Amino acid sequence: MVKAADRAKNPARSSVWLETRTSRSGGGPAGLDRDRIVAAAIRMLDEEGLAKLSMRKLAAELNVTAMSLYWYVDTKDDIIEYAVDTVYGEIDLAAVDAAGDWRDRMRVLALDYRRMLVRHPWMSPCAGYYLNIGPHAIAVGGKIQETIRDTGLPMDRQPSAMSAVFQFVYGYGTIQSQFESRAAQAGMSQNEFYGESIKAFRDDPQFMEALEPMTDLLDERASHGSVTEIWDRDFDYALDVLVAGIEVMVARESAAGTGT
Amino acid sequence: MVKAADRAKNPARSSVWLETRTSRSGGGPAGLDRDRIVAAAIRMLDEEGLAKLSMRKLAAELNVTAMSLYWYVDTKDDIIEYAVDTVYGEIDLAAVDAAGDWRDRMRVLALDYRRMLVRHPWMSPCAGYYLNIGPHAIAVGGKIQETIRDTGLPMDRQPSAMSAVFQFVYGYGTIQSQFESRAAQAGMSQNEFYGESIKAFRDDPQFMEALEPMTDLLDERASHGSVTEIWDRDFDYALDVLVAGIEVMVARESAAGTGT
DNA sequence: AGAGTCCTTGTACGGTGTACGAGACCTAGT
DNA sequence: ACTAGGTCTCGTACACCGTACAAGGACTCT
Repeated sequence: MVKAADRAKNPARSSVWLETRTSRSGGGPAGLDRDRIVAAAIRMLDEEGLAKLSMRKLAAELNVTAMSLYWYVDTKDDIIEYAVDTVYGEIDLAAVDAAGDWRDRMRVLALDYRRMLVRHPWMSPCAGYYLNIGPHAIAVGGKIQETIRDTGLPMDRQPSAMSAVFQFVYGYGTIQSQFESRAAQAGMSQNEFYGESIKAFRDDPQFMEALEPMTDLLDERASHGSVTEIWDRDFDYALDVLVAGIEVMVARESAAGTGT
Repeated sequence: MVKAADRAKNPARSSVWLETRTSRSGGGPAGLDRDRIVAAAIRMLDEEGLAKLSMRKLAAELNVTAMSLYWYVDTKDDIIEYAVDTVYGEIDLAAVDAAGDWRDRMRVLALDYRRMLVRHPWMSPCAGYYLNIGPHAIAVGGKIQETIRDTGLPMDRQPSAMSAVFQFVYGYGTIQSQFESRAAQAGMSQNEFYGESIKAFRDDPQFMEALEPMTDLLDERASHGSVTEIWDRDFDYALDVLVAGIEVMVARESAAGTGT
């Protein structure tokens, strides 16, 4: 029989989800449970960040020794992979179905996806690192696919359009959550942090050279409202661009299909 | 006077680039040098990945003790931040200028950016984690901005369009490099790895349910050519979508500008 | 009472980033 | 020539990390 530890040591093992899963539900004295472990991990990740999470601290949070966790999980990485998938589950897929046409549904999904990434700043690096093939991530993927299908694009173009939209959302969510958590870490409001960054740039001639064409814009933005509003407004407009682009491509494909 | 170590310990310190930099060029017996350290770090990161890089191993590579590195650098994180910026420097900005209109320039830049991310699989998580405000990253940002400016979009819309394009490139590069390095780690070709993943899905009823609408497509793709070609083709088409979207928005904005 | 299964723990190993202080070298000033 | 100070390297040490291993407690079944 292959032991759990051996499986985990296999360098070709790409994901927890590609293993035959054992439930190991917790009838033990500590009332432990993989769900409870993952939930605690998520809480700690949200509060302290990815770098600060350790098995010992996580165990302490659950009033247990570090090694107890290994009964439910093969490695620390597995906990994080479970956490990632659990957080994918926070995206409200029912709300997507409730929305109108594909444009609305895509918007609702994109907004909720981004909100999720920003709410959990550790998610972006993790989601970029692991194969996201847990049940919740797959469900989100399926919903994205469903949404794109209704655009009317030919099937072999749909994955490409999916990428255009949701890789953008991922990238955007990444830098936004990055920015926000840096600001929080520095103990500043987002507006303050933005202002300080601009000021630091302005003092450095090297930056000014490369960014010269941008400075007017940066100033204008700094004085123009809260940073949060700018994030929202830019995101919205980018989605407009994507919707418009898809519409054009649909028209083109159908024109090509009918022989011009 | 503020010592280097104290600066590094400051929790509000957001980036190496926001500090007054001391050059510390290496006239020492070991011929060390910050550039040499960073170059070695990049080589090791490319070969072994982010998780395997340690100060001791990096130092050994340079025939030096771990602590020697700290003369040139405050923390390990700083080395990585320098490495990230150095790799941004690999993007060929001159080639962008040589290309034709904004569509071509945007394409050239996007392709090279993606190539860079795929060539250095550790880049995506790192670029997502650090503020990318080193000189090379800023230069790339400036070039992106220059490119987008020529679309004719009003200035306050340009950052949004920049996001749409280059956050997409970042996201796309992230999953592609992720996929490729997983395949390599598993000792398979990309086609083999793709096939194995599909097979694993097919054996799991839970996956099949969520992905049911996609399976035909996945099969079609698996039989349709090399995975590498698919990556390229999808990326290209997504850029088409983005270009088309920007063109539409330009037309709309100018229509609105002239009062319809 | 004994055996077996499930869960938790203590201990220990080899690794990590890096603080601190002691040197080795070189260069400048007297 | 001799010293002083700056520049660079190293050895040691600390606290912490992920986790292998084996021993134990609790509970169930026979």
